[in-house]
Amino acid sequence: MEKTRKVTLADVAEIANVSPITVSRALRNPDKVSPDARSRIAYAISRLGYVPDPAARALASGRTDIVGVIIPSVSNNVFADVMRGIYDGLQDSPLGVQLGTTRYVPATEEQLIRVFLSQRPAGLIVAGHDQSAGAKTLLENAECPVVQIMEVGPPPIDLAIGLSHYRAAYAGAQHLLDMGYRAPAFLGAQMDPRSQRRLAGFRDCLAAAGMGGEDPVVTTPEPSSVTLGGQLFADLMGARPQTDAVLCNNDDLALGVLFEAQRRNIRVPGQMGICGFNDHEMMSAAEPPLTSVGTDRFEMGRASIQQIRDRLAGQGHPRGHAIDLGFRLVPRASTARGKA
Amino acid sequence: MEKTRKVTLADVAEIANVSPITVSRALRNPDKVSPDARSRIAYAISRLGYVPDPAARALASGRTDIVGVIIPSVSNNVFADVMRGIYDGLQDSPLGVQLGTTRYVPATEEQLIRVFLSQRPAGLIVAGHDQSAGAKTLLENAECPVVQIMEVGPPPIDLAIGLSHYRAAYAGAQHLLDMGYRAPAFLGAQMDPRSQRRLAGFRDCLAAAGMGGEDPVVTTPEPSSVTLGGQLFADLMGARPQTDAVLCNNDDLALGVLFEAQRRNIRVPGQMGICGFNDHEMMSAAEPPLTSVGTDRFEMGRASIQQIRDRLAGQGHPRGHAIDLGFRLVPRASTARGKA
DNA sequence: TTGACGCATGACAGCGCTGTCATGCATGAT
DNA sequence: ATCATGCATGACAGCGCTGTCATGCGTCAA
Repeated sequence: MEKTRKVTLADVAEIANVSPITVSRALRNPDKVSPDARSRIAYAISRLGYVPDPAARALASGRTDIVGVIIPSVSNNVFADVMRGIYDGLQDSPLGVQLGTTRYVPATEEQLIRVFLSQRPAGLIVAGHDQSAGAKTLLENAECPVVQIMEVGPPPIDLAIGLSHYRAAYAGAQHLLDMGYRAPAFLGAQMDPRSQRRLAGFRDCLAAAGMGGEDPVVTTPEPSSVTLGGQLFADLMGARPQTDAVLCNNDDLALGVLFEAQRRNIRVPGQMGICGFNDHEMMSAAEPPLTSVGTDRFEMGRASIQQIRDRLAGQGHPRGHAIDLGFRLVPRASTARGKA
Repeated sequence: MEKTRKVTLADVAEIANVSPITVSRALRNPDKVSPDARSRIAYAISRLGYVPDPAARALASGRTDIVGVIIPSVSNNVFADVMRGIYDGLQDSPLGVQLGTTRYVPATEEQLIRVFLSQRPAGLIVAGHDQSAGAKTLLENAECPVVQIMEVGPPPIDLAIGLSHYRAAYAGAQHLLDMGYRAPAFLGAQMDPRSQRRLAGFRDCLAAAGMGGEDPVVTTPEPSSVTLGGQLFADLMGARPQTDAVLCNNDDLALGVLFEAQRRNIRVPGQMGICGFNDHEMMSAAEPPLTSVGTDRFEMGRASIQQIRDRLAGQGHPRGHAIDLGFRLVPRASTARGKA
């Protein structure tokens, strides 16, 4: 009962009556091999159940078909949508994904980038543009496409796909003011750099409206959740009872606010306006439906892979190109004060 | 400006004044190298910024440090929790993850298993136990630990970690009956094999209670969502108005039911009991708080990695071992009829 | 007919690392 | 003093594949 030896290119070549190199070519550049040889090779491959060894290929060619994806955390459901987009974009491509999580620690991110780059990936996708100086240098010198997702703003290292979180939150805050709310507050969890910029957008909008005096903001570094939304809202109402609207850093916070408002018999939108962020599917299904600032997380993932595929095909955008996917304010009943 | 050549083991060896093989050993079995040599090597590595080439290592040793994870879809938020557990379990280990999605297509799953196995992974984690015959054969002959997660039931191929979805749903249905509901229904989306077994548990519970006549079930193959929960509930109430409770295949469906009930002024739990499945964090935060059959997705992921790590360390459970993580019924206001 | 050219194919070496076996040296028992 | 033992280290070959260059053959213009 000895171990079945691995099926190699050479085995296929022997059956197909060609040299190993021709089999290799048939796999990668079929048009450089005669149709006759190609069909014999195809037969041999299926008969033997041959699967190429990616390690050997990587070692010999100095490249892999792996795209490295570096995100802060898999718990954050924003990234779940992004990953969905990534896997969608991967359809019908030979590429695979290797995922790394930084846990919001810059040193971990830098180390992860170093490790991923040492594998000569086909591309690298990193979240945000707040990498450490060392990480930035590594990415600048990378020999593969690098896509910074989630956010656009400063000139990208290579490519960037995202939106301005500052502008999106500004628009959310402006919407609350436009609907007649006079004492809006900001609730934030998981205050990563993008959340910080959302907060800045909120603050600047209020300041522009001449409401810059106090700072009606309740935040926590804890990960966002529905439960936390309720708690933050309770804290807020304790500290600032006159609040008549909340801009939430995240949709699940907004949902938690809605439930807590129901518990306290606070009418939404009459006494309290609620606006979320991201426009997750559940927002339109809630009762009342919840206003949100919509972002296209799926497209961020899908497009980032597409950029990498385009680049590998010798096309695609040049270095320095940023794609702003924008945002869309989706007003719903939760901020329609008149209807209260 | 020529490309900086890759830093190799040999470069480190030269600086440290030892042979390449000793550096290799220092990296993998530090205790087999003298402390003196070890410290010289450590210095050389940090000075050169050396990172081992995993492809070369894989080719030479015939093993990789990659754990293959094969799940149906990344959109399903159940798997998001599992992935979180997996990454948690990976902490302080040299292992990495390669994720593949089957999109619920058995042939894709088999192909994915074949490809992953060809990379000689450190372990393989697959969702469920409904693999095709071909896939099963591949897994049985795999030379690495194989963990089937999500479900326990039939004897595992190697190891299994999960729960009985049949029993969990049976318990949920029984709870509805125990609380005095007399016309419970089942709502299901994304009817994968686990959902089918939950449905079977629901049906058998009703049959055991002498209510097996009709079949109050509304399902759809579409992915689960809050919106869909509302729609399925609307369909259900149209077709079977006497329904007084619903067992939902998934928590987001249950949330959708709650909102739809609110829209229709149906009192929960008085006129309608609602029970979800998985006990996602939001269930306790809802108003009223929603009953659910809790499962430990995080632990499934964490423990599956731990099993693989134990095996690699020469310990761990023997082949054929299954770990039933069970479930816990979490009764909340949404099924507390008396309080209505 | 001849030579230049393009196409399909092949030979060779080597990617960076590790498994296996061999070697040199200090130690302690005889 | 001699030899077996154990430890730290090293030499060698090769994992499976691909980059580079070379080869053989048929085709076409002159």
